[in-house]
Amino acid sequence: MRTAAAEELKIGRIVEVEAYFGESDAAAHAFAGKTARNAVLFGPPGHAYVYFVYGMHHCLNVVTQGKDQPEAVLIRALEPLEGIAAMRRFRRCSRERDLSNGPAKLCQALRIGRSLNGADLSGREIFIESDLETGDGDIGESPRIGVDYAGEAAAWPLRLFLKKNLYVSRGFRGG
DNA sequence: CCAGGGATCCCCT
DNA sequence: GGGGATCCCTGGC
Repeated sequence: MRTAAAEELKIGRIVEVEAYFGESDAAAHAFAGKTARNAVLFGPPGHAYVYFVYGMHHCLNVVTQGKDQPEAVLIRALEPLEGIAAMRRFRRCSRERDLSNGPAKLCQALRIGRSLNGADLSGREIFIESDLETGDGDIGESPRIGVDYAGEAAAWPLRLFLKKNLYVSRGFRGG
């Protein structure tokens, strides 16, 4: 994933994600139907759904399906690859591994905010491409984080991560 | 290392 | 009016 926000290129490898289904998934923002907040989820795939939580944090999703199928993938962690000095300016932390090992941390480090809500993910501001260097043999799975309220959906193994990667979010490397 | 709690505000009911 | 797809700091062991 690349972003050019603030005119500084930053690149990271996506190492942890969570899938969210639409109106059948009690953990999904689309569960209660379309609202002003989640409207982007109901739009075309390949666009960014950026939402604001806890009064101070942003999280980035990739819209994955077509109209009226409001499914998305939450980007939960990145391995910083390029533009690390810029990331450190946007997000202060002592250890490099804390730069982007969480969904709100990576938005801070890459300066992703509500201005990118609805943005085309193959655009100039933000760009996602496939990672040819990552084999698929080391992928772990677990329930999603922070969705204990979601009934049986809380147990669905929809969190995927690279087992051996140091940048998977802190405290959740198991599964 | 782990558990607990506070911060902070937009959106939906 | 209430809660959240989180983070950070503190205190205890």
